[in-house]
Order: sequence, then structure tokens, then C-alpha cells
Amino acid sequence: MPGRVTLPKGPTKRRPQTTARLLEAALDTFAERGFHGASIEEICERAGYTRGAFYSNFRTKEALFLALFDLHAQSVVDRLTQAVDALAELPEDADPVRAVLTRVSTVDEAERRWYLLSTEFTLHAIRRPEAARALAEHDGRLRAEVAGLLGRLFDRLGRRPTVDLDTLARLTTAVHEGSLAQSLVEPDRLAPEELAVTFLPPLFDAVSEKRRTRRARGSRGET
Amino acid sequence: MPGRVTLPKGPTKRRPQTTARLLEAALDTFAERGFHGASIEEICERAGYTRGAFYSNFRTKEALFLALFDLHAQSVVDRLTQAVDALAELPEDADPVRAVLTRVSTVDEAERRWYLLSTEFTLHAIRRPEAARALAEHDGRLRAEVAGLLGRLFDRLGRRPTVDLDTLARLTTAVHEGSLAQSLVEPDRLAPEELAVTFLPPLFDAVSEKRRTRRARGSRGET
DNA sequence: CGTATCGGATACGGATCTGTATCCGATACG
DNA sequence: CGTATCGGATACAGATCCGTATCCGATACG
Repeated sequence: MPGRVTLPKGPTKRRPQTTARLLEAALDTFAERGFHGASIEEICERAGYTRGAFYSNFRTKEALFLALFDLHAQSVVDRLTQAVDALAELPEDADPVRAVLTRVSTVDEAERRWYLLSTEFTLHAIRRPEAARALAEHDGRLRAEVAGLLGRLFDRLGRRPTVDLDTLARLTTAVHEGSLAQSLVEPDRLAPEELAVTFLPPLFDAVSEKRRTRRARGSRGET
Repeated sequence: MPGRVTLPKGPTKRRPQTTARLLEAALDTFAERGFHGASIEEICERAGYTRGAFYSNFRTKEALFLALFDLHAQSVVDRLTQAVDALAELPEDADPVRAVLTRVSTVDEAERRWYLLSTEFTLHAIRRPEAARALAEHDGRLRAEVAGLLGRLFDRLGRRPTVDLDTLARLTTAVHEGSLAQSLVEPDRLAPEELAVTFLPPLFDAVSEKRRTRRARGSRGET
């Protein structure tokens, strides 16, 4: 009884290639037309395949959508993790809050597409409790990451938060999403990082207190 | 040939009735299925008409969508205006911030539908610059209302804001929308007013200073 | 070199949906 | 009481789109 699970013998090399292209085309198309507005046909066309290829790789349009969401969700988490790591290597005198914010709130085309996609997924989830659970789970992971980042941030600032970090992460996310939306609607009226840069520092300050001068800095001990 | 513009003589009584029902059915349907997902046919069905009635009252599905948005957008402004007025009649010792917040962040079914609709409209606007202008204009009116409300709020608190009220209104909106989204995705994990109630008071405090005890309670504070 | 198998293309049936063009009943008005 | 006009229904033609069933070429492997 060897683990002969799913080891095909024929020509089994192109599959990931194809799925990848389909996913990419799907991202473009969903971003342009929205979930319902995007037809499977157009997605396949853009990817350079026919519908046969699609149904050979995904069961339904929704499955494709979920796969796409998972994929990019993961990339967001990664990006945030990088931000956390980068924080450690920041010069001691830099303003860590601003550093993180400007890093996080760049709005390139990818970010724009991702916003459209994830917002549409949120709408989808509000209507479908099952999808809502999946989304909540992902948001939870993301939020944990944000909370960790905030923890380190306070640490560096020599302050101790007086509120639940998870809840503060919720707020931060809300601000980020909300202001991203506004800056996408009025690209030349509102810089995407403006709200966060303006209000988060004083807020962070307001919901934390100066740490009783215990516990020295762990990682980098230079002045 | 004087200005005989649109003065029909025949049976001209039912029209507003019909449009109203169509609009209502459209709100339901858009909320359930989304813009693209909702078919004109279903909307008419729910309203108790056929497609003929629709095309007699609207030029296209998008026109219907716009009309619906305008209608409800206006109702939101009204609601906020009421909140401002109600503020004036609050007992002197009440916490005005909390009072306003709980009033604004009730999430009934109507609010839910409105969120779905306006968010979808936002997505639509991000893709269509023309729609974006319309949305920006409405958001502007709304924001002015919010800014006025904030102004009165600070006034009552005996504080003077140190930041631009318009920008602060942007932030408030962002928080409201963002946290509304989160509470709709996880209805039993996050109360819709929790983020606002938790963080806005300390933030408002942080971005304002105690007023130099001059100038009694007039009607409105200038810079 | 033959062949089993996999990836993807083609072909097809069926379901919607959209607009328009036309028709009918009801009402305001002379 | 007759009739012009309006509101809305019906009928129709065209356009997608979806999902499946089937077919074909290519490759890994014996």
C-alpha cells in the first residue's frame, strides 16, 4: 500500500503554468469588471486559453475567485511580515510609525486591483456566511500580524498600550481600508497615507502610556 | 410653440408610484445580488411589473442604480443633520460623543443594505471616473455635515481642534465605514460601534486642546 | 517505438438577459 | 360620451454565457 496518491504519469508539467496564467488573467478581469461582470470566457481569452482549460483547472468561477483571494491574501500577510522585519533594522533615530505607514500605504496598480478584489470579496462574504467565515479567518491572521507589528512599534516607542492590541489592529485596518477607498475615489485630493500619518501617531500615543523605565532594548543596544 | 416641455395630459398619476416601487425593489435586489448580479427582470418581478414598465421609467440599469444612490445618499445626509440638531437638545451633562456615535452606528437591515449598495457604488466609481466625480461630490456634502457635527462636538467639549476638521471628518468616515464592514463580516465578534466608541474619544482629545476659557457658548466657533 | 494518459480545444444544448417594437386598457378632457 | 394620450404588458430577435460531453495532440514510460 504505497502512497500512490496523485502521481499521474502522462504529461504533467503544464498544469501549474496554466492555472497561474488563468489566475493572473482573472485578477485583471475581476478588477476591471467585478466578479459578476467578469465572464469565464473573457478570463480564458485573456489568458490565451479556451473555456475547456478553465473547467479543467477550476470547478467554478467562485472557486477561481476564492483561489485568487487566498493567493493575494497570503501575499499581503507576507508583505506585512516583511514590514515587521524591516522594522528591526531601522536606524534607532527614525520614526518607526511613519516608516511603517509609508511602506504599507503605497498605492500602485497592484494595490488598486487588490483593493477592488478584496472589497468585492467582502461584499460577497457579507451575503454568504460560509464565505464570511473564510474571510474572517484570513482577516484574523492578518490582524494577528498587524497586532504583532503594533506591539513591536510600541516597544520601540518605549510605550505600553493601554488597549487591547487586537482591537487596535482592527481600528488600524479600518482606517487603512477606509482611507484607501477615499484616495482611490479622489486620487488627486487625498494622498493615501495622509489620514494614517496624520492621526495614527497621536492616537497611538493616546492609547498607550510611557513604560516604567524597565526592560532595556533587546536587539540593538547602541544609543 | 411656447415652453410646452413635459406636461402630459393623459392619465399621469401612477408614474411616481411605479418608479418608487421599482426603486424599492431595486434596493432589495441590488443588496442581495449586487449590481451585475441583479437582473432588470428580477427587479421588475419583485416590484410587480414587467420590463416594459422599467424601460418606460429608466433608461438603463445604471441609471436606476444612480437614482437609487442619490436617493439614499440624501437620506444619509438628512440623518446626520438630525444628529446635529439632536445634539443641541442633549442634557448638559451627557457625553455628546457617545451619544452621537450610538445614534449613528446602529446597524439595522436598512443600514446593511445601504452599506452594500454604497460600497458597490464606490467600486463602480473607482472604475468609472465620471461616477467617481458624482460620488466625490456627494461624499463632500456628507463630509461637510460631519465636519459641522465635529465642530459642535468640540464646542460642547470645551475644546478647540488642532487639525483640519475636514480631514478629521475624512478619518471619522473611514473608521465608520471600515468598522461597519468588519462588523458585518463578523456580526457576533464585533459590535458596530465598538471601534468608534473605543478610539474616537481619545483621538478627539489628542487632536484638540483645551480652549482658553474665553468665549462663551455661542452658536458656532470660528477658527 | 508504441501506447496510456493528461491537458486542453471544440462542439452543442440550454438557460438567461437585454432592448425594442408593438399592442391594449385606462383615464382626463373636450 | 368619444377620443387622444399615457402607462405598462407582450412578443420577438439577438447576444452572451454556462456546463458538459467529446475529441485530439503531446509526452512520459515501458
